[in-house]
Amino acid sequence: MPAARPQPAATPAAPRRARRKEARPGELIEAALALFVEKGFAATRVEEVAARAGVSKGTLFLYFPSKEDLFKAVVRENIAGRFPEWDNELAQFTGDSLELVRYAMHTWWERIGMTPASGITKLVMSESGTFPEIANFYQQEVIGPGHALLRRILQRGIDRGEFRELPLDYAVYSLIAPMIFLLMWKHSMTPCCPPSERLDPITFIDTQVDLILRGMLRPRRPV
Amino acid sequence: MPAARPQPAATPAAPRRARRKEARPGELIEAALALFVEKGFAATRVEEVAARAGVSKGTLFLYFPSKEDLFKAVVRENIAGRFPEWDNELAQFTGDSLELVRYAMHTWWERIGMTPASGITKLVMSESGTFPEIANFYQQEVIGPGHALLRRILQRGIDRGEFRELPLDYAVYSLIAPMIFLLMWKHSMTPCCPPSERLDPITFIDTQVDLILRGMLRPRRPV
Amino acid sequence: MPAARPQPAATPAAPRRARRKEARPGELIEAALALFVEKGFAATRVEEVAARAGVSKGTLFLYFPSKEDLFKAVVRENIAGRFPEWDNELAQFTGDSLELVRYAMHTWWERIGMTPASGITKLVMSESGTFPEIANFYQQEVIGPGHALLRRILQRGIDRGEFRELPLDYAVYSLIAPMIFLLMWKHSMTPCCPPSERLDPITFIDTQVDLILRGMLRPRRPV
Amino acid sequence: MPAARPQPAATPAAPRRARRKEARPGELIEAALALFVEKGFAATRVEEVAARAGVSKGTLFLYFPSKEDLFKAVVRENIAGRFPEWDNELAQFTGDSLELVRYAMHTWWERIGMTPASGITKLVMSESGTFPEIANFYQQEVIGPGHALLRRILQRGIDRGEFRELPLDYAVYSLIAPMIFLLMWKHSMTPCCPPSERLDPITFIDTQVDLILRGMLRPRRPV
DNA sequence: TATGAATGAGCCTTCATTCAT
DNA sequence: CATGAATGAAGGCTCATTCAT
Repeated sequence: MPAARPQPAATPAAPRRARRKEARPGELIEAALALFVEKGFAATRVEEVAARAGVSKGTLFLYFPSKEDLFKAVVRENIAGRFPEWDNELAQFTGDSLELVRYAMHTWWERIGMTPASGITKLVMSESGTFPEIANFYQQEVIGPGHALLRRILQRGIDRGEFRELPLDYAVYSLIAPMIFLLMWKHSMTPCCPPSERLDPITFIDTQVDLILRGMLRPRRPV
Repeated sequence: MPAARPQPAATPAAPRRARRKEARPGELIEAALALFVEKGFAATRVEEVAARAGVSKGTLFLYFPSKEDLFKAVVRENIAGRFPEWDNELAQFTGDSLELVRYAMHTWWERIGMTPASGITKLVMSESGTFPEIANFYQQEVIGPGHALLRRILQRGIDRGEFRELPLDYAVYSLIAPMIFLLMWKHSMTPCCPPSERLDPITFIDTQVDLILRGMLRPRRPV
Repeated sequence: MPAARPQPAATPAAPRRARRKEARPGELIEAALALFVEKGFAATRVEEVAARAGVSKGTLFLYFPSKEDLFKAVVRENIAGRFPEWDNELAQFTGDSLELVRYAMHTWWERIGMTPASGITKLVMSESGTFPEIANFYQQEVIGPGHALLRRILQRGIDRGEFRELPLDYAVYSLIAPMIFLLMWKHSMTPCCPPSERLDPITFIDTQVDLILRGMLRPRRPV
Repeated sequence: MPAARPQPAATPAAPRRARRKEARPGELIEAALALFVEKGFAATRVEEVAARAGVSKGTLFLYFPSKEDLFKAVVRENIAGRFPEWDNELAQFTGDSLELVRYAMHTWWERIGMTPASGITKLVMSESGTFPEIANFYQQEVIGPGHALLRRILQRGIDRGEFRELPLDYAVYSLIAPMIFLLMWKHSMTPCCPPSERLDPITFIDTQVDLILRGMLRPRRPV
């Protein structure tokens, strides 16, 4: 059987020149995310992105004025505007703060870490030299809000007497560091690791959180 | 990897002019490392590398058949295993294992983290998509031995009753993660961070090690 | 050339909406003339023309099969011979031939030179390399009749003993040259001239005509 | 006989990759002048220019950072720096001012008007809309000095009592206008004129100069 | 008829690589 | 060995033109 070729007239949809103004940007961003993450920004050709989104090169430029703007849109689309949702969710959490931290980390993994969106962070860090502007943007749109969110969680634990007094800034980095590491590791080293030695994300997160929480807990005084 | 490396101290420093030819590849690699780290592989022009090394574009190609080969040489040259030296050093350590861990982390920072050598890690992770074989190589030459070294340290702590029983693999990642994070952060986000908000490496390492150690300690039983 | 031109004044101005369809080509040509003159043929985008005419890009192609055809229509439409009218007007002139020449030049300025119609001459000359057939067309439709008209004026002066015997062909060019120069100057150099140094068209024409007439006059013999 | 093909090894010179750094810019400018004049700026491809100069596309960009800069260089090279020579030449003229004017105009024709350099003026005027910057440059580098030069000639004639008192600015335009006209005419209309009707430049210049001079002469008072 | 989303050929420009000197 | 002028393949982007709605 020869390689798959576009069927003559089987499938009902997919006309050549469909007019789908609403759907295009999202499809292009999705395609760009995948390719940027896979090959890096510079090594990805806009024509590839367009092809993957099922449109022509020209169409891409109908929606994004330049390759760099496409990149920015990818970052924006996949991160911005999700913090309000998360802030809200965490504000309503009623359990103890240890549970809250665990919940936050697992949630992050499910919604970002294990999705293609996780590639963005790798992308931004990898290309930060070439696009300082984007690193800057990321800093403000993602790092800042993320930091604030985690800080609020930790403060809650301190206020409720669950955590000891912590130097907040660095405690926040304690939570961020393993997640960033996990991302970088997953996108960089995992593909060339023998499967047996691969880092299991869930286990890693559990281990990290346990370790960190253990270190943050208010010491029980002996009777 | 036989590429020239700064000789120990044998010949009494030949006159600059004469030494030149010998030193060329090293100078090119050094220049390339700096630029690749700063701007990424694709965004660095070979001409820049040559200029920074004080030679012409043509000369670069006299020593490295292609830009890719230059890249590989950069990684190979800078990864050169210093593990035997470290293994030895740590084997002779006589203090308690908490001190040993602290010592190891600070030493790593002084000898790798804060030097330009830290750039190759960033480089390898950033370009792993484009150069899978390099990531593979790095995995075997650096990750593996590093892992083993840390594992030995932790085992020592357990054996001496200083640490509780730990899932070694993941405990090792607990130590690696913040260091990798620190590297990436330093090379990617720091330049576009307002100085006031910058992560201080020493403080970060101290905080992390404290946290981790606290979590790894064998629980003191109350009297 | 049957393309729509502003009708004399027959129908009592149909409502704007209804008139639209009829008027489209004319509006497009008008917009194109302005833009072609201002920016040149190649640098003008059809979308700009359409926008200026208040229609969409697609509509333009409904009336003109290509950008080149639009260009040709612009020239054809604006060249529309008004020579019969002028021939007639000048034939009825009763004053002396000096006055006639002055009158002709000023009239030309008022009806062509200072109006947007002056742009086509610039256009034709500028784009003659790209559109030789247009230059040819212009030659026959405008240059020829214009030449003939001026020649008749000069001949009248000679016949009436007002002008000396002149090499007619070149005397005609003497009258054409400053007008063409004025056009090109106005459209090309004026925008980037400090206002204080700008050529005043009326003064220029007066000066030129005086000079030329002075040179063409039959020398008065001293008493 | 098939179309000419590069001979195997006949002619002695013309190696494939000749290194002729000194000669390149001039050759490229010459090629560009010819093509820009022939086809206009936009319609000329840099690759054509390079090919005509006998080099590859890349080489062109070795000497000129962009197509526009090449254009500027063409203008600069063909006009700038020739005024001092002319100024000097005219300052040493000893004949009467009528002769001087005639001499100036014929000289201009021989050194500019009939050479490819004459195309530049057409080019600048045609593309002034697209490159206001160049029109501006031309205004300052060419129009200004040219104006001053002609003004000096006329002033000389007035000072020596050969010309009557003239409004200098407009008298200068009287001399410029026919030359500019001649240029535009030659480059735009001549190619599509039947040879029999073509304007002969020398005759035209003579006629014009005669006419103008006649108009500028101090009137002889009858005895 | 009118619209404007979609197309894709074409062009400027970059830069790794080659090679005559 | 070293140089740097020359090369040419590759890619971002534009815009005249098409066509589904």
